[in-house]
Amino acid sequence: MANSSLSRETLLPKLAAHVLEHGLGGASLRPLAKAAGTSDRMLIYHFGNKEQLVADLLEYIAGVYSAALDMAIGPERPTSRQECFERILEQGRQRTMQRFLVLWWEIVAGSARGVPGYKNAAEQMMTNQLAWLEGQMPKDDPDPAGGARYIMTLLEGTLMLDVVGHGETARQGIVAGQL
Amino acid sequence: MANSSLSRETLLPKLAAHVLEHGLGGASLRPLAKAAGTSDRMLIYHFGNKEQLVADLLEYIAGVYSAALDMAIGPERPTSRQECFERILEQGRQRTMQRFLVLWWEIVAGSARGVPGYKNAAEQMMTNQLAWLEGQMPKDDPDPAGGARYIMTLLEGTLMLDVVGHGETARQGIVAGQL
DNA sequence: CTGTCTATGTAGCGGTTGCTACATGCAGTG
DNA sequence: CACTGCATGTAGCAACCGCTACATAGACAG
Repeated sequence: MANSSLSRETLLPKLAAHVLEHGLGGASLRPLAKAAGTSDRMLIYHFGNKEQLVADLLEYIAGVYSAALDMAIGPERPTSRQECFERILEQGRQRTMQRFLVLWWEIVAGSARGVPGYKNAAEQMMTNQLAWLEGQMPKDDPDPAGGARYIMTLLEGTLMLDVVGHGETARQGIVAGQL
Repeated sequence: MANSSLSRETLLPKLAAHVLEHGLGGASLRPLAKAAGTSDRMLIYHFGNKEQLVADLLEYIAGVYSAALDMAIGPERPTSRQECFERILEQGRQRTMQRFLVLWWEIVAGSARGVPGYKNAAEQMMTNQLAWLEGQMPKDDPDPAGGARYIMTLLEGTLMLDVVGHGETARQGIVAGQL
């Protein structure tokens, strides 16, 4: 079991970094391999084929995303749903999260199109985010589970509108809906 | 100006049909041309290059989408925001709209990634949808503009969660948020 | 030492990509 | 008729795609 210096496990972080930078769908073996310091020949050797590589990569990225969320838990909890919503939204605008978001929309698109592996990864990431969000809800919230789901729905809608240049539309909507 | 049988205008509907079926990013000239009854040679001839073809296609599809929305205006207006939301959501689950939705997520992803032309098309489609939605608001709504934006944010969040297998999450969120 | 297995490099295959060079027919114009 | 310009077919190019065949070097077992 003592693997050499280049195994699936040592390859995945570098592959993930490349994919976060350049996208998942357009990634082809040769650039991917170059980014990981190996050859396309070895990627196929380690992962079997490209589809399996993408599946493993998605699973790995989902794990990284969860870990990032875990680390993002601040000590103080928000005191209202409104504050909770805004705090998370602001966090999503940070540069490190932006790269995740760009990839996220690609995963959503693949999920909708039925590309193998995408929907599972998306669902897992969403489930983790939901659990994390529940832990972020105000302590005195009467219905943390429902509130988290409500905030998540608004949050994802806002992020999507943001991407297509309608961030202001979402902001006005949140005001009108009084969260 | 009397064009022959195959011009940009006559080509675009067939190209759009193919793209709605098979996706936009993965579409390459030869299958596209075959679907439109011509050759890759002629697609380049008419559109200049592929990037321009995609841009024109996106613009055309945005127009078709708007027209579809216009036709979807029923005679009766909903009597509450809740009913408005649910009626539109139900409409989005119809088969014809599903193909639009799959393409929509691809456009959102391209928009996030910065692919040329995608963001403009997405913004235009969203603007049209917003205007349409305002016209769908209950007559006695105290703030139709704000309400439409609120519903749209919830709607897009719900559609996204739907795609990644978390439709139930959104549904529970809407209940908890009391719309 | 000899065989076996794993990891890796080199080279290339058949296919697809966007795009182009070239020839040609056909419509209109003088 | 000759000329011009648009529309189109045929053929192909260089680059890239995922993937594979083959050789080989090293580690380890007997």
